[in-house]
Amino acid sequence: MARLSTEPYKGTRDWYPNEMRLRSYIFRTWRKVVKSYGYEAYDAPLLEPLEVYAAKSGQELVNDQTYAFTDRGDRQVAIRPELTPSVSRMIAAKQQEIAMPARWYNIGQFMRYERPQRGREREFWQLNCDIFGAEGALPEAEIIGMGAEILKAFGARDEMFTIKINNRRLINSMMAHYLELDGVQAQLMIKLFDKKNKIAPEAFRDQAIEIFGQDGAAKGLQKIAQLLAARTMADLPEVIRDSEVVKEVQELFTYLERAGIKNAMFDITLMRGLDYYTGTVFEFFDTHPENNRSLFGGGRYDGLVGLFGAEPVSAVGFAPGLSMTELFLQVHDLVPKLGSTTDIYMIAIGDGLRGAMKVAEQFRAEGVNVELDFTGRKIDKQLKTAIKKQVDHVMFVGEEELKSEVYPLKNFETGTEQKLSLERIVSAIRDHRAKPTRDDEEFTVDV
RNA sequence: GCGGAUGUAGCUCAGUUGGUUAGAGCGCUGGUUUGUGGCACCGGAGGCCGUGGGUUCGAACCCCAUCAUUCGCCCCA
Repeated sequence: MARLSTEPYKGTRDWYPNEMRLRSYIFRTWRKVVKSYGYEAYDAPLLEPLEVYAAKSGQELVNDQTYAFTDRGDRQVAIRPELTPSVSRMIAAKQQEIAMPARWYNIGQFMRYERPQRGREREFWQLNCDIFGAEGALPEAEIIGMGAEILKAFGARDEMFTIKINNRRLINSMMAHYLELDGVQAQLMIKLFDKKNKIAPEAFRDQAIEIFGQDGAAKGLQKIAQLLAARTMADLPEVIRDSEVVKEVQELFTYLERAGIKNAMFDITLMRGLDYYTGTVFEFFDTHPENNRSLFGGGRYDGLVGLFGAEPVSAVGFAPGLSMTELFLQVHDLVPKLGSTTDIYMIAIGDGLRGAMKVAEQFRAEGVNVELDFTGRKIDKQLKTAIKKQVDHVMFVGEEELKSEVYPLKNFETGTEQKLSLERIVSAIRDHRAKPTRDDEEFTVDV
């Protein structure tokens, strides 16, 4: 029989304890920030009826990029490729009894059948954070502000990222009234704007001409040039500037300024491909030259909850991903040293094993995590094991210690060793734990 | 779905006018007289060179196919 491969399934990763430490650190940092704004955890099923996604995202996307199958009851289901439809369904189902505005978050796992590449995998994790039932620019400012707070909680500084902001209604108005495009042309132009930074200026111009058609091309290009030159709202052509939407955008920027956010800018070319956005759209970009890409984005989507036959409920949300966050932390050198969840690696010496087991129990009763090495190997081997596991403290228990009830506690970080009583060791461990780099949360369990 | 790059030890890689038992560093493991790691020294294990064909007296090396990884395009909920 052929040997089985040890490689994980395409587009997925194995999470060894070492990798889990970084993931846990990212999750708990997300959690800490959103909880501080009053967001509460929720969760949804891993599987949804396929049509939930089809209704929202279009048939092609669903066919090509979901893990879909027919269950034994002949139902078409899909592994969730995103959470927005699920949470919209949940809100719609109980909208009468949910306290609005509802601030909800989830950290979850998703799958999309895609070609893996840098920062994109088939199996991925992301934070979903939404506020339902709140109109106007305040919830938008809150969500964008939280995005910035999250990056700062990882140690990012303002110059490491920028926030681009645009508004869907402004885009529509621009396409229809300023550029004077019909529906089909507008769709094409939105796509073109969306990839403007990815293609050569000549290619952009040629494709724009194609959309305008021969007659309107010259005038159209001139108008686009004027749009692209706009750095603030004031630079926009009058037709657009006078619209009601502009006031909303300006209001949002005012709130952001008050919140101390300095790196937000208006960008008329920011599109966010999705159809369901109805107002503000935004996207966070990494400024690092080696990772010059979108980190995450979001916006207002007021129509989705209404798809489930309920009254429309306004919604603003965003979704940072794990992989992108990892890349961001790596290129900016923001990954902290992360140790084990184990507090003490206990080494039994001589005939001390039986006693060590008892002592370990005493520590555990105090909430200290103790791993007992019962192998009876030489001391240096046991020490090496402790180091390899990245446990910060090692403790020796032999007959002498059991008699005196004073144990040598070695701290690998400082290289020091002290003889301490059980109580003193417990308090030393508690002090040590207060450090933020310690991995103290497991997996995705959300409490 | 399309294009480029790369597959040699656990990891990072060396290894050409195709020639006998395939190498290094790190890691792993045993020891330097068993109550203290990181250093040093001495030993050891571990590879049918991604896989399958072909060319050749002879292939890690050349050719074809295939799979995988990776970067990009499309797409990105």
